[in-house]
Amino acid sequence: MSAKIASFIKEKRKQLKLTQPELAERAGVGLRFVRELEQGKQSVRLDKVNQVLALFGSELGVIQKSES
Amino acid sequence: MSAKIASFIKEKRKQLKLTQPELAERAGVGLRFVRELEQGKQSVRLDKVNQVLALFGSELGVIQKSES
DNA sequence: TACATTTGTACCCATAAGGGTAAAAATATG
DNA sequence: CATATTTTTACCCTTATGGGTACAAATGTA
Repeated sequence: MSAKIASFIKEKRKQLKLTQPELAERAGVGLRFVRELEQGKQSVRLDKVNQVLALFGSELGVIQKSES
Repeated sequence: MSAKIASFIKEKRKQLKLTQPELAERAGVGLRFVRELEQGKQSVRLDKVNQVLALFGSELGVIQKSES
């Protein structure tokens, strides 16, 4: 599950010593979005997630579970 | 950019010899969603993307660009 | 303990995502 | 070539994302 994205973002944000409002501003997204994202809301928009991840030099990609 | 997700899905779908309507039905999403997804629309919902990827035994995850 | 800071929840509202469907365009097949 | 199949585009509509904001809850610190 991509709920991992939530914790990843929260962790990265704290690594950079940013508050949610600061992250929201820098990423160019709303504060509410950041909060919902870190709380694991699944029905968020892909582009917004990428906007936030871009701040960390990361991006969203497809991960294989087992299938070859 | 996660535009790669688009081509990934299209490729995987063809590997399984599925049409877009078939994929949509199996994934439990709308046909239009599948189409927009394969066309690289960025503002799609994360949960829907995962619904489709689940069919391939895949999931969305965070990819590191360079940052360690 | 009291206080400050950060995070979570709840509200209104505009915009658009996504479902359905139908028709046009593109692609595959004989 | 003609024909069948698949994909794309465009229209309707309902729902809810995401922005702003304010307040409550949680967390950290002295």
